[in-house]
Order: sequence, then structure tokens, then C-alpha cells
Amino acid sequence: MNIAEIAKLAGVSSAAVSRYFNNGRISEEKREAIRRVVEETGYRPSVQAQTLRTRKTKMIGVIVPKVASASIGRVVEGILSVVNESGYQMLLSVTQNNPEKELEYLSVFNHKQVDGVILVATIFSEEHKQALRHMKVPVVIVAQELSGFPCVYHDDYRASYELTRLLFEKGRKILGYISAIREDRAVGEERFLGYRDAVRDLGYGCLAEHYVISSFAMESGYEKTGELLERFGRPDGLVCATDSIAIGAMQYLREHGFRIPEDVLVAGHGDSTLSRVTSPPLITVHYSYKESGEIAVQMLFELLNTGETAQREVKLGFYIREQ
Amino acid sequence: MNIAEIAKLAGVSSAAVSRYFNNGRISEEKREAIRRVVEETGYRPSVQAQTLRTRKTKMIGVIVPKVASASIGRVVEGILSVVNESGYQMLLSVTQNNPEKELEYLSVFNHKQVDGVILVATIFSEEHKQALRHMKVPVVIVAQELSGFPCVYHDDYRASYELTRLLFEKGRKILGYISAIREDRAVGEERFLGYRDAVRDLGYGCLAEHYVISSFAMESGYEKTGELLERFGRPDGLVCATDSIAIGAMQYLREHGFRIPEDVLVAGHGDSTLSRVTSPPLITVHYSYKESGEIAVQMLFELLNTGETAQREVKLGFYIREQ
DNA sequence: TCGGAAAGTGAAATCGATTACACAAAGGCT
DNA sequence: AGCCTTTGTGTAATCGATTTCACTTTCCGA
Repeated sequence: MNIAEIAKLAGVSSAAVSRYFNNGRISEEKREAIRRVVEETGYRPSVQAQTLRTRKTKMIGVIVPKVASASIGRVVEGILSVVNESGYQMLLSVTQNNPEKELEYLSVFNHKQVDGVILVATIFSEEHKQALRHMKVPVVIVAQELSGFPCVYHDDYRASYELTRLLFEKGRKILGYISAIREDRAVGEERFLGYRDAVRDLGYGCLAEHYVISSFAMESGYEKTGELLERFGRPDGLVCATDSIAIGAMQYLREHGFRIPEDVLVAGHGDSTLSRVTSPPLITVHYSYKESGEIAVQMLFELLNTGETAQREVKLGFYIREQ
Repeated sequence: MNIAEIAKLAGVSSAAVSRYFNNGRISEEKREAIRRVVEETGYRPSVQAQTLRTRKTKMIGVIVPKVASASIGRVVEGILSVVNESGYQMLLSVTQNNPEKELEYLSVFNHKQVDGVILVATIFSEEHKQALRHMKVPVVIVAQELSGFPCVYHDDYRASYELTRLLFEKGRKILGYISAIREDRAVGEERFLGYRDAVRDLGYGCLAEHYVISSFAMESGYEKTGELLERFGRPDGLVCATDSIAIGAMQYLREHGFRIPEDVLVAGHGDSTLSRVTSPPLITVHYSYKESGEIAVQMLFELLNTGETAQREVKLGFYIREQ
């Protein structure tokens, strides 16, 4: 069932049928005739033929490091809610934290597979920037600032600074920090710097150098807490780059006889469901992940329609959640 | 840059170029000439033109109720790992538990948007079955048994039966159950029935009717636990349809002076990360979600290639996790 | 009443691939 | 040598839409 058959049934030309679907000029009688035939046959124009002709795929590509993650899941949900409302489709690829796959998918999407790309990023190599510069379709970056590119991200630095300040305000004197890998700019680097600067500014005598580096797994948080204590002694406050790490830390501490929060106050980032179920609940930072996905799509659509975004960078707020 | 230009540059016909990319018969010299031109120009055939001509989109559609969920996230990750390895792409839609959207997306995918569909299902109305029967592209159903359709699911009934048996074996006498909505066949109905039958078979005098129905949210688990206690008195063992519900229940119990596990033993389903961070850890059932996604794609590919699956239904195993 | 603008229409070109068909050349077999 | 298969090749049709172009008709204002 193609446009020509519909045209014949309705007694019009295929151009008329095309105009019917694309709000072109068409007389009332023909419109009605076509409407009737379309209804009877259940005809729908072929998406692939339209795509071939118009060079618009009505799809956007999304690249994420993984999908079974609370924060990224929420970003994806935000993206999807806007995308589907607009009659677009979402093509999803996960890199499993493999930078090469990231480049590969960028290249695949670049080859006319999609109208635009949203990249939920963690790490940027020179190669990444090269690849991004050579993209023929617009790209919006989420979760990371990259100057010169449209991006939407959170103020991880200030969040971490404020979180650390809160621990000092609660009377803690000796802090420790468990970082994520520093190559991850937002989660690794920015959050660490926020912590470090807060300690330098507010922590009389407390050393910002008392930190270890963990992977994203809870188990790693557990392990690295042991390492932290061994190398730098016992803190009375512990800031962790993510909630998962913080939960691992809490478990280690509890198993080794520390009372929480009396002996050690533990804080994380992300406001994950996890953070609410521990007792006591973790002190954590809430980021609006879903919103960041929604905004990213809106920016992308703007780029698609006008060729540029008014707002090239969007920095989103946060709040600290206690209890 | 299209196939004709490449053909001209290489001094061959466009048919030869097409054969070059599709393993058609072609002489060694022409193959080499084309290879060189392709390399120099970076040419890649247009996916949309290929799709229009061959009627193969190399995309599969996936419909899920939500994506920011631990179990579904893992299913999606499993799907994606196989899909991307095979040079296919995944089109993802979330229904937000809205059955109408589910039908809508089925219809969209049915219209030649994708080669096949994977439906991560919760509820089946008559309309759903109708829609599924009228699909022109193959569909594989995940997380739910639907006879007559290819599906991959877990043995929720037996898992729940064994879990309940375990509580009895641990000496518990008076159990309670917090169910999910019964319309959800696997999570709501099957798990409840497994519990009920275990209680009837093994629980001398214990009443299977002591249950309440909760939504999937942790908060609802909290609330409904209060209702359960109020209506049916104090149990010494509590089985919950999901880990989230169980966590909510645990919080309620603890806040109301119950010791866990001494006074009440709490069990859930899903082996979520959540279940590991509570103290004591939840007793829970591990389902292989990622694997179910992988198997679903394999079944779909088989359907795509041969027109039928050897194994139309796959029932996956489980194990109970204590501590 | 006339002229130009606007509305409506269909034929045909176009997007960029795949593939049926016709045919030539080469190879293998009696 | 003669015949049949296999291999290699290009031309042209095809997939199913959109859109340019040329043209007719209608409308509106002076």
C-alpha cells in the first residue's frame, strides 16, 4: 500500500496525497476524499521513503556509558519523555565505559542515521573533542561542561564545596575523601576540587590530601575506606564522590566498630534511592537528572530548528538532602 | 557522495560497488579499485536508501514500562549488548505504565519502523493480545508468559514458593504478604500464588489471606505494612513482592519497635542493590534480568532469520540470596 | 474590466541504494 | 571441439515518498 495506490483510490495525484499529509495547499473536496481513503485503508506514509527524500530521520541518537544506573536511567527517562512527545524516536547506545565505543557510536550516528545526538559523557580525550568537532549533526553534551559545545550539567564543584562546609558546620574536624577516577571531570575532578577548596578555606589544619580513589562500585568504596583509614588515620567525617561509594564506606565503618553518625559522619552525591534506606540515611546531594535530560533534548531541537541555541550552556542547581 | 560517484571514480558500475559491499561476485581488480576509492572518500552507503530498497531496517524496537528501574535497566542492558554486537540499533520507548502508550508504540513499530520488537510487559489486556496478534513484525515478550507468543520469563511462582518455604524452615509460624497489583501477572499474580500455595502446603494454621496490596514505590510498602499489621496482627515473617516494597516494610517495622530479624524476618524479590545495603540484608530472590534481555534478542534474531523459533518459551531459573 | 497574486493541480525528477535481467567470457567436462 | 556451468559485468527498474515546475483557475483590488 503506497502513495500511488491511495492517490488512485481517491481519484487524485500522488502529489495531492503528499500535500494532504504535509499541510500543503489542497482543496476541501480532495482533502475529504483522501481522508476517507486513508481511513479505510489505514495507510501511513513509509518513514524510510520520507527519510530518503527529506533527509530528516526524526530520530535522535543517545550515547550513555551504561543504562542500569540510577542517575543515567533518570537522564534517559527525561530525554525520552520529551523525544516521544515530539514524534521523534530515540536510538540508544551504551558504551560500557569504553571510550572507543563512544567514538564508534558517534561516527555511526554522524552518518545520517539520526538528526542529532545527545552524549551523556564522563571522560573527554583529545580524540573525543576531535570527533565532536567533526560531527555533521548537532550534539548536546550532558553531565559535563565542554566549552564551545552546547551542554547541560550540574555544578558539581559547588555542590561538593557546600557539602563539605556542612560537615564542618556540624562540628566535624578531620575529614577524609573518597574520590572517583579523576579522568571523569564532573564526578571525579570537580567534586574533588570542591571538597579540597572547602577544606582549605574552612578546615583549620585539616589536610585536603587525605583522600583515596575508588571505582564506582560499592565494593570498591568498602575497600578503599580501609585504605584511607590505614594511610591517614581515623576521620570524623567522610565525603564520597557518589552514594554507592558512600554506602560501601558506611558498611566498612560499621563492620569495624565505628558508630554512624556519632564517630563518623558520611556524605555522598546523587540522592539515590540507596541513600534513603540506610540507617541513618546518608547525607547526600540531589541533582535534577531527569530535568537535565529534558533540557538537553530541548536544546537539541532548538539547534535542529534554528541552527543555533540561544543558551549554549546550562548549569543546573542542586540541593543537599539530610535525613 | 553516493554510490554513482564512487562507481565513476573507481571506473566501474554502481552495481559493482553495491556488490562490493554485499559480498557479491566481483573480480579482484575491481574489488581493489573500489576499496581504494572507498577508503579515500570515506564513503558509506546510505542506510535509509538501503532500508527503502531492502525493507530491512536493522533496528529493533524495545518497549519498556520505565527505564530508571534496576530490573528493567538490566534487561535493557542485556538487550543492548547483543543488539549492538550484531550491527543492529535499538529504538527505545517507555510507556510509563500507560497501557495505551504501549499499544501506540506497538502500532508505530509495526509500521515498518523496525524489523522486530521486544516487549517488556507487565499487564495484558484483551486489546494487547489483539494488537500482538496483528503485528506484522515478530515480537518477543520479556518478563511475562503469554502462551502462543515467543517469550522469556522467570519462574516467579516457584521462586515465591521456595522463598516462603525458607521462612517456614527458619522457624517462622505466622507470615504476612505484601503484594503488587494483581493485574501484573508475574510480579503481582504469580508471586502471590506461590506464596499462597506454600502457606497452604506448609504453614499449619497460617492463613494465606493475610495480605495487602501495595504499589511499586517504597513509600507504599511502608504504608501498607501498617495496614497489614492493623488488619491481621503481628507476623513473625513478611514476604514482599519486590525488594522496594520490602525495604519500605522494614523501615516501618523498625520505626515501630520491631527487631529485624529477631521479631520479623523480611524477604523480597529482585536482588536489587538496595537489598544488600540494609542491615540486616534482605532475604531476596535473584533473577537473571540481563540474561533474559540477551536471550530475548537471540530469539528475535532467530525469528528474523528462519521465520520461527525452535524454543518458543524460555523459563529462566533463580536462586535465593540470604545475607 | 483588467492585471497580478494566490490557490490548486499533476507530471516527472529526485533521494541512493539493490537486484533482475541480459549477456560475455572463462572454465570444466565429455 | 562443442556444450554447459560458473563468474563477472553493466543497464535499468524499483523501493515510496517529496518537491519543482508549469500550468490553470480563482480571487481581489484599482
